[in-house]
Amino acid sequence: MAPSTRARILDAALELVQQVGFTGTTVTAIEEKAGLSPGSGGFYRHFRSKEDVFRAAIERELERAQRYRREFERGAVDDPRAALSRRLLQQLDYMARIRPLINLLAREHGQFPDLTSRIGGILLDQGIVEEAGHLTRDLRPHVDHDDPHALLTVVVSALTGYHLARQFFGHPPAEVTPERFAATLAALVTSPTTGPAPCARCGHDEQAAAADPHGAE
Amino acid sequence: MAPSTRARILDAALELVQQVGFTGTTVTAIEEKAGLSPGSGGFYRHFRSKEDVFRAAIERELERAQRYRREFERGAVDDPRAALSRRLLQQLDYMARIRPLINLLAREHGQFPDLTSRIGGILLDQGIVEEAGHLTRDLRPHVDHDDPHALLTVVVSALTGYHLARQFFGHPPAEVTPERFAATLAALVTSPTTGPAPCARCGHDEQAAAADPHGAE
DNA sequence: GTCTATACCGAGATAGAC
DNA sequence: GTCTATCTCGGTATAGAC
Repeated sequence: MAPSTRARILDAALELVQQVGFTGTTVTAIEEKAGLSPGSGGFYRHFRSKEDVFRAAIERELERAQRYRREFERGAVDDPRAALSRRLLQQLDYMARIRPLINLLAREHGQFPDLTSRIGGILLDQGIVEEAGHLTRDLRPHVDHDDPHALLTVVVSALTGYHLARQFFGHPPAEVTPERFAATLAALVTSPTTGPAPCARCGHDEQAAAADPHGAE
Repeated sequence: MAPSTRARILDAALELVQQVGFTGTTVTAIEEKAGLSPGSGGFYRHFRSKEDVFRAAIERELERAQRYRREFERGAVDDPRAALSRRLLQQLDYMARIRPLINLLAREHGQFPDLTSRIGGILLDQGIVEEAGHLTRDLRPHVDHDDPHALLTVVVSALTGYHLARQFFGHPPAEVTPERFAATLAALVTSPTTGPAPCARCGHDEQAAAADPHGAE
């Protein structure tokens, strides 16, 4: 079925506002991109103002983002490092799909504080908090850390920074592919951070030894 | 000494363009903020156009950024993990000082491709490449990794993402302070990623054993 | 629902007095 | 070097015909 004029206007507005920002987007350009006669007020039969269509476009993207998130599949946790790597790639894919929201956040976060906190709330609360649960539940035995909140912040920051750097410059930093990036980050997270693991041959636990120098070992 | 009118115009333009973007900034507003009569063309005695002052402001920030980078002090590498943590905090501080450039990159990267690649070149080439040298030289014995480029990308992405999240939302993600963030990231990087370290008691090297199952060990 | 035509305003930029 | 005054253009939004 052909998209309605209203939907075409939303599409046009969303694309333009990402390219040239809110103030840089003109109603005339929206009309032209949506197949209406540029300069005619045809736009105003569907939206009351430019800010109106801007907010409507963001609401539509927020609903899409929540649908995407529900599609996340949780694979079996075989090798925890490989599972985490797959999970991180999924996260990068998710960020690519909600690119418009991230773009708008990066561009207009100073102009529309209410939308900023709304987007932030949905992305952070429903994304990060949920991910925190996953990390602590599924990877607990393999990922032992004394500050799980900070660990999660590092992971989320790395994903965010990698995504945005690609966005800004058009190519990944140092030309590192998403697969290499995810594998490296997963390897970091699934390694012991507070000391070496117990020895595979003799069972000596350096970490426990350091914590209890006069232990019964 | 009192700043010249030209400098005041540059200050005003830089601040406004970060708040409301290039198209959102009006020459009238720049004049008013710079202490000139708003609406008068006083601005045009100092710059030929709005784009002209925009580019001049960015050039000034780029020079400042290069000065900041030269001020980086390289402390003694005592404990490698603590040294890296200090270094990461320095990097966050640096990003805070070049905030205007990062803001403009996030905001106008689609509008001025030449400036985007110029800023990216200076920040990446002179920052990241230099940092790569530091990491591999000073931390080599303690940070052993099979893909140092990817490792550096993860570190830089994490710093970038943390900085930008603070910027966008006005507070750090999950309220994790820069100190906790740097300590956590440093701990991740200075841990073995490809396997446990040689055992402190019996000297068994699990990593070497895995690579050479029939070794002379 | 879409068009033509237009009112209105604000922004970029210039001319010329002081 | 800064001002007043002004030109011109483009953008938002509306009125009313079809």
